[in-house]
Amino acid sequence: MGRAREFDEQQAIDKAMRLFWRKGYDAAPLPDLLREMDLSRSSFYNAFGQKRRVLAEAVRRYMEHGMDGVLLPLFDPEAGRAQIEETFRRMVEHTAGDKGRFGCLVNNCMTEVAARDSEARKLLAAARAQVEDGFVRAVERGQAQGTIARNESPRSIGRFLLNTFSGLNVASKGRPGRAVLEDIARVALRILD
Amino acid sequence: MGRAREFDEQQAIDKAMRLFWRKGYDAAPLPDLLREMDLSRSSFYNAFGQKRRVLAEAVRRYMEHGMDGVLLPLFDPEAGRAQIEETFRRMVEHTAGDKGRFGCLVNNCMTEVAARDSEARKLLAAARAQVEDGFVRAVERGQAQGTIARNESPRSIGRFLLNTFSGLNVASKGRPGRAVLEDIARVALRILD
DNA sequence: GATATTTTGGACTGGTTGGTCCAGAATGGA
DNA sequence: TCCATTCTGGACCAACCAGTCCAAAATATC
Repeated sequence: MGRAREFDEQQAIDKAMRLFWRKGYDAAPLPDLLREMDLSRSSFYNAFGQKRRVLAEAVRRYMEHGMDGVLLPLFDPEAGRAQIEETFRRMVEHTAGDKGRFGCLVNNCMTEVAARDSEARKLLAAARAQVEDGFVRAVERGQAQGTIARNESPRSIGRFLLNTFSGLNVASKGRPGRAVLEDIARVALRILD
Repeated sequence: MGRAREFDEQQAIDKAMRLFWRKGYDAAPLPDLLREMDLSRSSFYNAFGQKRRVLAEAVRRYMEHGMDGVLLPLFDPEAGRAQIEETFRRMVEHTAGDKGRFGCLVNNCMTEVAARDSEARKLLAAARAQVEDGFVRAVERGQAQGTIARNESPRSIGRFLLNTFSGLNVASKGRPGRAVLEDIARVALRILD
């Protein structure tokens, strides 16, 4: 009943996600967002209601895509030590490349909007928890397989690895060389030995 | 020669620093900034020229104060392993407390403005380098004294510790319990063993 | 006390912000 | 074919943005 939508909602969210990723939330004003999503103001507000909700959808989408593939090894149901290492390798690769200059959408937004928007904070904290839990499960498997040292709990190591991840994201903003990022990841991963 | 200034410039910068720290750069609009600094628009532009320059001055001030005292042990000329540990203890203390909810001004701004403002990026990268160098020197002393393991170069460990620092800053945005932050710091500091 | 110099308050600017509104176009179901 | 329903383009809004400008006030120097 009624006129059919002329755009694909998921596709529009995907484009919004990329813009927020590149520019941040405040630095992506509505006109830019509309141009990027190829939507009229009316269609935008008709479909999403407000800008904040698009960010929420964008974050959801971002996690679905496993942070542009970086986290895919980690979310492998069989993930262990090798997948943790591969995840960090991809993270460094991504961060050192052109797209990586923008860092991680979740960590960026956490810094930018979490302080003033408690709803966004919860959403972003949940996304981070998802990654942390991925690390924890991988550590559990690694410890069971004997490839990861048992002198720290999986949760402690998982927290620590997520923390290293976030740190790398901040570091990437200063445009360090790939060698620097590799060095940080290498030292951090020694916790697994 | 002419009328004397009615405000103290350093004091005004100090107030601006606290506002940027609490709210971020974009989220601290000029009217708020003027109210906080207790300055008229004219006095503000007469003294500083533009908003960006106040951020630069604020960052300088922030580093002078050693990140509200957190970094003071690290910048001790005799700093070694004990001072590194004390710095992290203070960082966790600060982050878990009320003021710490705002995180680190430098890391916050790095995430927010570095991507679009190359001048700010250099300034913030320099501030981070200052902290990294502090860690490096402390590690050098610790290794010389035999209190820090020698299987990694001081630079590698310094980079890693700064990275952990940045990660803790991001983590703090999600309002984790103190125990979580302590756990992350504890695991990270094992690199010194 | 006169004057040159600086600071100050506040009005003003052009541009941008997120969000609303409505008339008209399109389309599904009957 | 008609109508109810939905979507769309674009005008419109008040609020806000960083930054400019100028006349008036204040004060150091002479």
